[in-house]
Amino acid sequence: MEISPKDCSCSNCPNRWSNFNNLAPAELEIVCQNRYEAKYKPGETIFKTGSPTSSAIFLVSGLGKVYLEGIDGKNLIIGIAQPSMMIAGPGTFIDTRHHFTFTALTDVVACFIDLSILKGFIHTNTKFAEGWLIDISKKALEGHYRLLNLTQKKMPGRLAESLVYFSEKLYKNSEFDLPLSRQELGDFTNMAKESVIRILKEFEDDQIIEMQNQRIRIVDKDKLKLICNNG
Amino acid sequence: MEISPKDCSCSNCPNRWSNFNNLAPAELEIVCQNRYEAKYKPGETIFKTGSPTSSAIFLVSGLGKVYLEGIDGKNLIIGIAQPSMMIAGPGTFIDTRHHFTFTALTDVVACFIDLSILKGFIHTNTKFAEGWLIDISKKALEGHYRLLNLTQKKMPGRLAESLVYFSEKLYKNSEFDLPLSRQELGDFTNMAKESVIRILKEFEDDQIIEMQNQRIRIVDKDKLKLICNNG
DNA sequence: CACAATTACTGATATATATCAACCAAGTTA
DNA sequence: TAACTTGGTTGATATATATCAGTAATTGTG
Repeated sequence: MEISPKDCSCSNCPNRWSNFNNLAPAELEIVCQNRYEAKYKPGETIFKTGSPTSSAIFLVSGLGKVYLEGIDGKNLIIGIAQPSMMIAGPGTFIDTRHHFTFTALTDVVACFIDLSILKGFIHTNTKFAEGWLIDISKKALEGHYRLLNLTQKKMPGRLAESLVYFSEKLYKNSEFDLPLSRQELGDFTNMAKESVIRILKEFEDDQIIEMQNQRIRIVDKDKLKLICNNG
Repeated sequence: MEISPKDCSCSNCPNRWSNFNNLAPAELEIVCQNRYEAKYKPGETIFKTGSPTSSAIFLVSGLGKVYLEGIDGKNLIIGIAQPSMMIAGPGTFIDTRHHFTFTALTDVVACFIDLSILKGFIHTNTKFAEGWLIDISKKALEGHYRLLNLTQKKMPGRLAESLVYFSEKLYKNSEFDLPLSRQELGDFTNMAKESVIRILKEFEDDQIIEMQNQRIRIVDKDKLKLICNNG
């Protein structure tokens, strides 16, 4: 978990946070000069619930999982982190503590940027402040949608939603390797791992997906979306 | 639902949004001059999901419910609105559409303030912008807690949580009138109204609460909190 | 006040889903 | 290579919870 400065530039970064477009070149330069990279292997923790929020984190490459540590060690995955997202929880503006845990799902290169610098821009660049409000608002909106999914849909619907999410949002491909284990897929859809396995098998039997270990191919997207809706 | 200007002042309003403390007197005066009041009776809709967000809403008196309209007409109440809160959803910064429905639970006097004015202050008063970020962040944090509650606790735990919420947060009293019907209590805790009734009765039988229609008295708060934790 | 319309309540039943206890396959370590 | 671990899988069973079909109690209204 070595943290070391690196001299590539934020100004030509293809994965930079969209809100950085609101910064002036000089401001972006400040960000770039206060930037640190760290590498993680699958499963490694990037930060834990309760720890202090000193930096915002941006993935340069790889995927991470963001989850709440719940009751009796049962986790609830609230999101999959990918490059171009900012990972900094609500604690940033409240108690400077993390309110979720963030771990690597794949090999990850993460970029750390000091939060005091980013928070400082709120007072000097109002477009940036508004961009941050937009960013948080989008996450809140996704949260609403997710809350409805988890509380009002039955298991097949929740699982189908997550497959559609992986296919359309994360990989933009009808074929992909699941980034989550069966247990984690359960943590994501709020179901037991045994139920995940059984319902994935049902999808396979009904020729909605093909599956080989972590490899998934969505064969009948229409049927899958139908299950999303009434499930 | 008459909307009419009124000449009481925001500067001495006991229920004003805490973020208005960050405004200069002249700015607060602008707010005050662009303020409209409306009265609602219990059950009346203040705004609907999908409608345009033209104003932020602040309750002067009364209580409201904020809810998502879910599948098959099943609602999910995501919060109870009370004076001093700002009610303006994530749509404010995204698509200028409401993403939840807001209705009156009691007689309500609501204050409407034009969102373009409030959003304008983000660019002229950075403390105000930061205050808004803090406000949204607090709501996001509550959302996390709520998500865990709804997904990981069993019915008695969820119902106990809501009773503790009413007692400690909303009324600050061990005795109170439920602001929600049994059906709405179900919408709040994600359970069927019949289950709400049964479990309330269990609490009564176990002498944890006393109950007469909407009147609730919490007799054994320790036991109730115990149920919150392991339920 | 009487009537209608909600809302609250009750018991029987159905169902979704978790839990438990195995077993298997593949990779890892001794 | 054998023992171990880890994640995946399966079937049997338990349980939480919803649904349905009524009845009773409140509340609103002409």
